[in-house]
Amino acid sequence: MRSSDRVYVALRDEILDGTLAPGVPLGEIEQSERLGVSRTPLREALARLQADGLVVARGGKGLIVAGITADDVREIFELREALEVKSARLAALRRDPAVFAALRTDIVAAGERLDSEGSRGDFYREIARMDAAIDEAAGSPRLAAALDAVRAHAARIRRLSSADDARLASATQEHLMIVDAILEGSETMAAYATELHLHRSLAHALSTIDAAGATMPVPASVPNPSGHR
Amino acid sequence: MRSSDRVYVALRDEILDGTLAPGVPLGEIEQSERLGVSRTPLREALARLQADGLVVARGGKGLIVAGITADDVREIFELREALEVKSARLAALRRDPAVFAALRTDIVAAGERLDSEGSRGDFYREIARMDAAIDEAAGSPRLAAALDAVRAHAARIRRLSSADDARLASATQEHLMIVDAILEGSETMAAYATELHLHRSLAHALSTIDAAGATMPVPASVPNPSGHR
DNA sequence: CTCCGCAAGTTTGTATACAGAAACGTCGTT
DNA sequence: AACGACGTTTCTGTATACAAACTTGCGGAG
Repeated sequence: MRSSDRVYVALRDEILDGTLAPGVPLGEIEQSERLGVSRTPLREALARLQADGLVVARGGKGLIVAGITADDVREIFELREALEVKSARLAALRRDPAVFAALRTDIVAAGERLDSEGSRGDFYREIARMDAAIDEAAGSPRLAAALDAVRAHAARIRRLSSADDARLASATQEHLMIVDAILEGSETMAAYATELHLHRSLAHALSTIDAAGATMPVPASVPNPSGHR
Repeated sequence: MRSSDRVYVALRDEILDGTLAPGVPLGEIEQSERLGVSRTPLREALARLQADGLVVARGGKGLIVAGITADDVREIFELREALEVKSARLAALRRDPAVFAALRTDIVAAGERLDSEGSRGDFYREIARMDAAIDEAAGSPRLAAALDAVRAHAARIRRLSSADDARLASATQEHLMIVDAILEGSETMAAYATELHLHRSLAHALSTIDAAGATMPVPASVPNPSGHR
């Protein structure tokens, strides 16, 4: 395995789980020393992260971990909706019913375990499996790749908004609606169920983020990117 | 301007206009010498092209210009539809009527000039302006960036299918429908008009490509044993 | 006291050198 | 003559060295 891949995964994970907070400058020398590789593979990893939108260039002067503004949340959900709805539609057309029947059972089970301790990891894993199954059924690696990138941003946003048990229970029902629509082979219902779920997810995210006081701030140490004074 | 940017643009253009045909191997040394840069910026450019899907890795052995199979055409149009429809919807919601009124006039004019010689360049430029105006109105740089990448693939496909005057005249009408829907502010009509246009574009592309004998072949020397990318 | 300018230091961008791995050709053996 | 193994060669991946550009801090002038 190439070390640039390892570095990419390592940095991506750290950005997604918040270890590398928004606004943190990513100096090439500093990071390459920290991760134990030279600048060349590190630069490659940073380029990929920049393409993913997880890292942004501070005009002319270095790279920083991307912040998340309210506008970013809106954009990400708009883009995600376009892709998830399309994926769900295609999955409804091309799915293998057996796969989604099994998936449905697992999601119900994960939903029922939700009150017990430490079950959220299982729940999120089950949702991830469902996403993977939909992508697989949709039969478009390109679409899946685009969704993978945008879901990374969604995961960051979810990390900001605190999920309560009520929201998770509701999310379970919403996911079941999607699975059922795909199971039925109804393109239209799959689209509606997906839109519904994303609409509610966005509403929840916005409300809990606002409740927390503010969206993740733009890098505090970056007073003015445009040079106005 | 960074030389890696120049190299990226140069290679991208050559791939899009067919100078670099599908299946052509892109040796780092050979290309870096041809373009007059060292391997470092060239590698960066290749990495970006690979992320765009215009260049693919031949398992373990170098990079080649991506081919276009029938499945690729389907995938690209599915992805493009998802993004273009969303963009058109958002544009209908957020547009500046004055911009699209002016655009409508220009498209009509370009359409009427279509019979004259050498007017296709103007026509395609007008369409590109319209795409840019929609992206601008949609107000989502992320969506616009995703569309830019997928439109590059669409341009490659269009290069394969020969556009006749009848198709261009029809395309003009289809674009006018989209502009009118956005001008009206009707999200639903903008979505329908966009889907209609893409559906017809795909049908035309598939028919003319099939008529030409075959889709652009996958590099004949690439069995690609494992499905891994 | 403030503002402009210069210089030092740091950082990115590029080039090149080195090492490991894979493919191809050739030679030897059966 | 065919197959296998080994050596050569060329490639990618990584590291490091070099240069240019930008930032930053200090000093002097107004």
